[in-house]
Amino acid sequence: MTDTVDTHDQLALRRARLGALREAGNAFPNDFRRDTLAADLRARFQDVDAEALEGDPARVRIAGRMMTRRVMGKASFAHLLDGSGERVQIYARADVLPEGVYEDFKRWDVGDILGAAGTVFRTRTGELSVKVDELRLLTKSLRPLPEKWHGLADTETRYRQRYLDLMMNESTRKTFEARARTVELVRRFLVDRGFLEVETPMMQAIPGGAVARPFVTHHNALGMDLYLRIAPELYLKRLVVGGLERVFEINRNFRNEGVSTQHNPEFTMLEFYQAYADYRDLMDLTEEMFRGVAQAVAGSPRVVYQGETLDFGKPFARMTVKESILHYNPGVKPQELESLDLASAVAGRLEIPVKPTWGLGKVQVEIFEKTVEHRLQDPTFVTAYPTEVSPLARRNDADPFVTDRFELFIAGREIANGFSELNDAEDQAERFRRQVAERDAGDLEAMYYDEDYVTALEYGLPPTAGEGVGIDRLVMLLTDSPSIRDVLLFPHLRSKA
RNA sequence: GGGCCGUUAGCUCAGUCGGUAGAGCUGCUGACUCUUAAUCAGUAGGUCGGAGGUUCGAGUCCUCCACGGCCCA
Repeated sequence: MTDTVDTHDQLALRRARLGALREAGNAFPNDFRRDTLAADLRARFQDVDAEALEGDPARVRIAGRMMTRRVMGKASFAHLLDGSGERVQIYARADVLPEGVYEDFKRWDVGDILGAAGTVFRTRTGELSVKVDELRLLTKSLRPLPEKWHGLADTETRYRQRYLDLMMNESTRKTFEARARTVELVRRFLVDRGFLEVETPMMQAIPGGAVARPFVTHHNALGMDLYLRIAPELYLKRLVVGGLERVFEINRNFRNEGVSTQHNPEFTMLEFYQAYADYRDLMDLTEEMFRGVAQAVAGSPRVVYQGETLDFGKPFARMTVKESILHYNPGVKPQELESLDLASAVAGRLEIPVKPTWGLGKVQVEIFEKTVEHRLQDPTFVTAYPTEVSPLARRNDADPFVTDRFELFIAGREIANGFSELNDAEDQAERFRRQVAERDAGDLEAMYYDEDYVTALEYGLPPTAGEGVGIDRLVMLLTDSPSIRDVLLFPHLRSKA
């Protein structure tokens, strides 16, 4: 067999070995059943000493990918990695296995998937192991694994071939387990409070609910363009109109924008809506939810992110947009934020290119984003966003220049955005008209007029508050991941030529 | 879109001043019945991301392109 194959070509050699397996019978059997995972084995026997194991031998059936292999003549050790994320060492001996099996084993490769059965014992150095008397090759691996000691380091390969990353890097597996746990906790938190989980359209005739550029697709039979949703917001509020007074959705949004360590074209958003509540209720709810999730996922309310400690345990700071600007810009006087001319002058000093279409509210928010946002480390609610930049939020009763809205910032990034909903259909219609005017003036991110949504509002949306939470960014914080790609199993990359 | 950095064996990485390609792991052959980065001996393995250019000579210098990373917009 090997003399007809280039032995330096590992792929060809393994293909030849697979060919021999095909000759010998079924090369891809699916009749082996296991009864124990590596983690179960550890949990069950970690406190049992060698003598006790010998006196009362336990039989186990395990299966997994062979990650290491040490052949020493007529005895060998190997580690099998299974779905529990842990490894079990197996001890194979020629005189314990059935005739010929040990010789077969010596022709198997690291990366192959094996099934093994035998008795649990401890080696001289104390490692829990299985002395196998049954050993089978279940799946031949044709490609060599990355290097056993350094593992897989190449970032591009880790993203493009995530399965290798998951196999070789335990921290990657842990990150995605933490992601799943985060989503699970958020879901349970909301369900426990009477929220109903729903699914709304991913393909929308009018992309609404956020300020962003959409992806366009086409429906052939209907002969119409559709947009991948940039947010589920307007559909969820239609459901509240319909009497589903507490709803949420955890699902993908799509935004046709740049790719960065903070942005992926598709990302996961939690949105939830609660009738008979306002934005302050949601700030309280969010604080409770984040505190609980941080404790459960990171193990502490104090989360270390990229060397900085983020404290989810203490009450989250709350300040208005204007207060935060004044706090972080001691040279700016309060009056300078009260007129378009003066605020534009401040923006100019900060080298913000002010566009002629901007009103005072937009200028304030630009100043905020440039000078405040990145400095908000510990969880901080920023409130009172200008109405101008909040086309779906309810105006503040005392100051209609701003809305009853907040954004939550952690580690300098926007993590959540919530507000008391605008439920005045006529005001909403007017806000849509202003958005359309901005779109006509060249702003590709401005909203479309959604007549059907206005109609829904005309039936009456109860006083409601709603919020969106960026799940990917939350998971980044909880797993100390510097890039959004580290918390997406298959992040967007250009296709290789 | 701009700047900087990277791309060399299956993997992890060296490669000096421009002088004809290196290591470890992996693989292959052999030895070895408690190893765990097993050990020991021997050995194979390269379109140096791609295309052009400069040069007697390019992994190395220049240009363009592709992909990736970080920062900025």
